[in-house]
Amino acid sequence: MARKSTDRSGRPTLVDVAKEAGVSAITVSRTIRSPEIVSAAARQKVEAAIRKLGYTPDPAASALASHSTSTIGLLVPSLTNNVFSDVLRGVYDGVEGTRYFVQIGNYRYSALEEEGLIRNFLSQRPAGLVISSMDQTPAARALLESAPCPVVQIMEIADRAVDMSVGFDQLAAVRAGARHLFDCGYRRPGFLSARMDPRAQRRLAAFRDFNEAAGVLDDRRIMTTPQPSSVGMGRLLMEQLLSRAPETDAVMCNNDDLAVGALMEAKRRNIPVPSMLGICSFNDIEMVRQMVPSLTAVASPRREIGVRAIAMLLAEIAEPGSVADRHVDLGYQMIARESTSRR
Amino acid sequence: MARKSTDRSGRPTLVDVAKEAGVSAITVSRTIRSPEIVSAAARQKVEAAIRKLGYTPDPAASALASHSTSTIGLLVPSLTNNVFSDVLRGVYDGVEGTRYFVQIGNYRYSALEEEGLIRNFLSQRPAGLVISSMDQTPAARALLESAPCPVVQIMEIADRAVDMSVGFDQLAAVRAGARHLFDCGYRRPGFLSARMDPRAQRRLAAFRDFNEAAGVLDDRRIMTTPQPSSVGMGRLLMEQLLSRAPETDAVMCNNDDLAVGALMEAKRRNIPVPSMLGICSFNDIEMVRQMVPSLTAVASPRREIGVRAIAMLLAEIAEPGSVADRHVDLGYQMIARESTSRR
DNA sequence: TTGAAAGCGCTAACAA
DNA sequence: TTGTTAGCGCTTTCAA
Repeated sequence: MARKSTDRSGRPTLVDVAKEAGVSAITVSRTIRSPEIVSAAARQKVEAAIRKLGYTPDPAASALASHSTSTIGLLVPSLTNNVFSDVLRGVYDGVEGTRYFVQIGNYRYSALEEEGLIRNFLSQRPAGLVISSMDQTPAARALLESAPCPVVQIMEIADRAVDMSVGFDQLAAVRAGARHLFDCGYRRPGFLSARMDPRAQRRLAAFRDFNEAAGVLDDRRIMTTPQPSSVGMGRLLMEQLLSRAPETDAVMCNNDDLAVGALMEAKRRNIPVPSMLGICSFNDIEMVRQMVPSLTAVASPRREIGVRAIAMLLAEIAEPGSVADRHVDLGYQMIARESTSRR
Repeated sequence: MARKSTDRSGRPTLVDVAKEAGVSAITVSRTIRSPEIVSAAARQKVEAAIRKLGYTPDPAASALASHSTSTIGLLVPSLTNNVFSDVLRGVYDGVEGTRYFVQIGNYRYSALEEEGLIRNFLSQRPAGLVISSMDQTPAARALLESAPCPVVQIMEIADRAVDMSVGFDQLAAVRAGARHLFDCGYRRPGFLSARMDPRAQRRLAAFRDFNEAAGVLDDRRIMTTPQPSSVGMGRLLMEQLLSRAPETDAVMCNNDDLAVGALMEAKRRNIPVPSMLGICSFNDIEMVRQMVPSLTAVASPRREIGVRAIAMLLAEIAEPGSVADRHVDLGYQMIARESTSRR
């Protein structure tokens, strides 16, 4: 008997705090969650007791009783991709100082794994979900549509978002890059892309469309691979491109890694950039502008996407339906640097 | 009344499954957690019922009743640092397919924030903890020492680890780099380091010790900054180094970003690498070997550290005290490439 | 503004 | 091998 409260693991409970403060357990609970509805006198007694006992709430008990946790689930397709490490940073900056935690799920560019992770997250009663794709399986979409928590889809702007979304117009961004190459006078542009997930496919399509309209499309200059993106892959694709289409005078790279690789391969072959070869990158991680020559890039607002996604989620958690702008376009930037400045 | 089970959110509970299968709740619980101790007949009925109802266990209830979760806490000092993104990848590869989840805490190179995160994680009854540093506050150390779960400290090998550790000998690794520069004939080596956390300080000390013994130390050639590491910072430090000590004929960089930056700065100034300037990097992320010229580096087993840390944790969770090698040295590799090959 | 009672959905401990 | 009983530590009613 008497194995009530302060016994197991010596950790104090709400009841211990209540006894110490001479109030009921629920008053302690309220003092923690919404201090404003508790009288100042009670609050002070409770706060003193909490401090004295070193009380920390048990999130499991809270989750069980309230049917919700402080966990925000974040689904990303990859952990190695630099793009997502910036988004991640934004997300963590966004939850900093709040009572929320982020749990990352990596679905490795597999829609099926993504579906499993969504199911899994949902069973944990998350406070909210951030999802990096628009291309779920029908089952996954159905799960999200009936999710008991807010959901933000990130990276793209799209009408097909389930609940909220924040990103930028990926296709317009690619077109801006293609147009930039054209405007710089390059007339035999190529395209390099790894990891051909649906988003990469769409970007390639946008590149083709623009160049076709401009009368400079040649599919021989489009080099892709399903393998992951890396600097080494950029070198390899560049090498293949140049052997297949030696006339190529510019490349649009679907990713910063590839662009750096393309630059290195050009350097190895003593092909002068930008005079003989123009290079335009996509995303614009820090290293890109430090290259010599510095690389022109279409910059994506990766960190901001993360920060904003969390802000939207938190607002919606605090007051469901309160977020007015449910689909936010953060824009992109065309940043011209040395790698395309022929004039 | 009758608001028992399948009502709130329509989600089925253990009791629903038990009724459907015609067994007791605890039998369902056992079927899920340790199927081998349940009769085949019961197991099949339960499994069918689970499938029929689409039952998913509630982790909060489980955590409350059992006093432990499936969460593995991972504390990292930074999310931008490439080094940790590889460790992260290893960690996620390690938990892949297990019932465990990873929750990342970013303490931003602050021992105080780290202490707060440890406290926070511990209040969530984690299954295990992975910590990226050896330099906790005394309070944080005390928390870890009395943690009710296994703890693995990663990156370094050190006798002062609280419970288990996996990493490599950081000081020997730096000495290997310094020796390599010396062996290549460089006699006026410099050192570049950003983010002077305790680990970076120790590596710098190792560099000084080696060069002092070799008779080639000059503190004017040591350039450091408390700011974060980046390619741009590498360029800046290199620039400062060259203007302060123009005689410098080699640099050991405390981080891959810095080494790439140093290479770019050399390129901009038309300083030939490796003939006039040798460069040795530390960690060896993919991009390093794709540079032109390729960069010599001391390679750290980052992904392996993550994988191994999880393996040790899981083994220890499954059977406390079962991990025999509690302090694992995964070694480093000195990889000579073009950036130091003068001969 | 405060409290009492009744669970949330699961598992530990014991008994059969 | 299976079941019964009694909570885990909190929050949700509802009442005062």
